[in-house]
Amino acid sequence: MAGIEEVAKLAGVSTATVSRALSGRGHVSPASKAKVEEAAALLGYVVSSNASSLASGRTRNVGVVIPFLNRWFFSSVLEGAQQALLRRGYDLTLYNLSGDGRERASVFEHFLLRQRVDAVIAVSLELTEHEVRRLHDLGKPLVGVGGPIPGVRTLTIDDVAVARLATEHLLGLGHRRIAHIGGDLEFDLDFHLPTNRRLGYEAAMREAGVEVEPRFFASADFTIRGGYHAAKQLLGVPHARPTAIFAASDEMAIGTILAVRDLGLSVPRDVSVVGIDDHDLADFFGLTTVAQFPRVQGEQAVEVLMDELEPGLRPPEPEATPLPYELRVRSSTATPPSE
Amino acid sequence: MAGIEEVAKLAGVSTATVSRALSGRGHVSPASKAKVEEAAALLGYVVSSNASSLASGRTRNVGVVIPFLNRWFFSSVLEGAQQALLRRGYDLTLYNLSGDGRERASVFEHFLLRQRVDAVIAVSLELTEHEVRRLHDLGKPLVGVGGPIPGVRTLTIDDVAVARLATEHLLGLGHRRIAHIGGDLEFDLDFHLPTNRRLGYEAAMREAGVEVEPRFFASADFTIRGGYHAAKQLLGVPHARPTAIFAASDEMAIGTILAVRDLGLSVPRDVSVVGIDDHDLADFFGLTTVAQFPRVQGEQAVEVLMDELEPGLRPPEPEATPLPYELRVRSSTATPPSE
DNA sequence: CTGAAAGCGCTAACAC
DNA sequence: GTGTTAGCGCTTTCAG
Repeated sequence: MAGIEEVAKLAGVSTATVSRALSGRGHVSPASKAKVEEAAALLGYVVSSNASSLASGRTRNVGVVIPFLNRWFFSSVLEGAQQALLRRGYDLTLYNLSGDGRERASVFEHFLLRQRVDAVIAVSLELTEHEVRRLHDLGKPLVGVGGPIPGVRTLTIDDVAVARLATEHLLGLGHRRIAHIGGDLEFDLDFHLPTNRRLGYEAAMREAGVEVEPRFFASADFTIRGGYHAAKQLLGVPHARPTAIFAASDEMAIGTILAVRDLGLSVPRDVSVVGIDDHDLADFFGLTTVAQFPRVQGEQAVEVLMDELEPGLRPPEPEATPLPYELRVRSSTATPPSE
Repeated sequence: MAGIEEVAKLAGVSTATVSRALSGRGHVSPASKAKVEEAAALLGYVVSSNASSLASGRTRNVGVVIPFLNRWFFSSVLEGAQQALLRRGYDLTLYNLSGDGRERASVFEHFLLRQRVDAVIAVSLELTEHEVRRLHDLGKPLVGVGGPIPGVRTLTIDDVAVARLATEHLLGLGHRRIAHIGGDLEFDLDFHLPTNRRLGYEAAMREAGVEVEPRFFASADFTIRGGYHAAKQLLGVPHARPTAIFAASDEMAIGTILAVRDLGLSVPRDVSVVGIDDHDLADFFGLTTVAQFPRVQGEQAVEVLMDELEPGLRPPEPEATPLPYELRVRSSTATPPSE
């Protein structure tokens, strides 16, 4: 393993110049820079990140803490973050907090304390005040994605507004008996998305002067299967069944579509269905949905961190940046049946 | 940030003893050990991984290189690896090679060369001989999951045998017109799974004395949508349409089920469908499939690495360890229609 | 079983 | 613009 000294010798300069030339910090004459780069390439030299980190205090590594890997939203955020980091020469250390809660403490032991990372991205995870403070004391920037963390810069869509938009779309089509499939309460612990989406739904209903009926609400676990069963429940009533269902996620909406079919009904003739996400499968199922852009959220989280890590000129943005979303009308929604 | 020195002072021992007590390397009297641990806890001390790595040459970090994050197989492997590593106090640095191939070179620059990791897990990625050698020269253990890498310990199911099993299941039910949805050729570049599964299918057919008809083959991209379109193609012929379809993945099999329904046919009455994976959704769709266990594959990959990283007593296993798989019969397969 | 001390390979003042 | 040099915080011989 060639070291910096050998490169310096070969290039005919000092190790300090090599370091400067290769890291871009401080000024180096173009001539020296060229020599250094040539020498480094020749020897296949690359800095030892450990030595560099130890000496500089920077690791060029950010930690991503995330509760699921196998769900569309989460893997998309992760993908976006990974790519943005890679582009900037940063590594991504992954902490998947699925499984028991014991892991969580362990993770904080691990990497907060081992100083492996320069910054942390917390996805849909509500950190305790203690955890936040601990990071803060260490001077590690922290940014949240998808779940508001008190006192922390967070990227998240406005769940209330998104749900309202979806509901208003159905109301606009003339629907009045609109049911909602929300998230199980357990999903509300760490990120209040289920509650917020339900609030948006109820607000839109009330504003339109439509009563919110408890029998038009069901909860599920954000999966296709969960949505399927919830929808069957909602549609099972013989009379005055809902003419539309707004599901809090596309996967549940897809489950709903499958349930409608299995009930011998047709989407959108008998029942309109709308979701949230614009999941990979939404287009395939012709699902009308409110799109959000998790990849972009991951990328943007990285950008925010970079502003703090490598201070540029951009003005710091407000604490909770609202993210874009967009209604995508496909073939799962239509005017209600005329009865 | 408390350092090792402060801990040593508080515990009344030398830094060397603190190091030994906390790392478990070398012998320390129980008494000292207790004192050190108490002092460390009191000060909230945790070793700096950089300093430790620099001095010891070990990073307690492994790199995982993986082409997709948003596919069931891959996120499951990742999850398994992550958990197994966490348990052992290792970090996982993620390198997602989706996107352009440029990234790939960059990744090798990054972490091979920055010596960030002690070992590498390559998931469904065929490394070049050069890449393998480079890692080897650096003394970094490398283990593959899901795609055979020449000269490298690899965990993978026997794709030929798995496909044969799925096909034999259909043959055993009396099917003769069995179509196969395989992977696009582009997927074959990095891991030969599509080809191998097709070979297994053909072998089973021939052994049963059934001719393999080209019109009974279609390829897709391993997605539900891809499977759907491929299945429509296969089932579109007016006469002598296949009575069974074996898809090379569950997602394609699910697409097939949806296509069958849309064609006004019924699974399994008109068409039997079998897949490979035992995807989360397989049970929901009543899909008969050959289950594989990607989480376990991820965990096992870690185990293999640990044997090399922290040599224990276990005998090294053969280069290509066959992994378990298992036919799970559900409601998507039945005897063929009697015509 | 424990301590002293020499680095691990780089970066960042500081001088020039 | 470039060289000199003192660490970064730990691990690990080597003595004892």
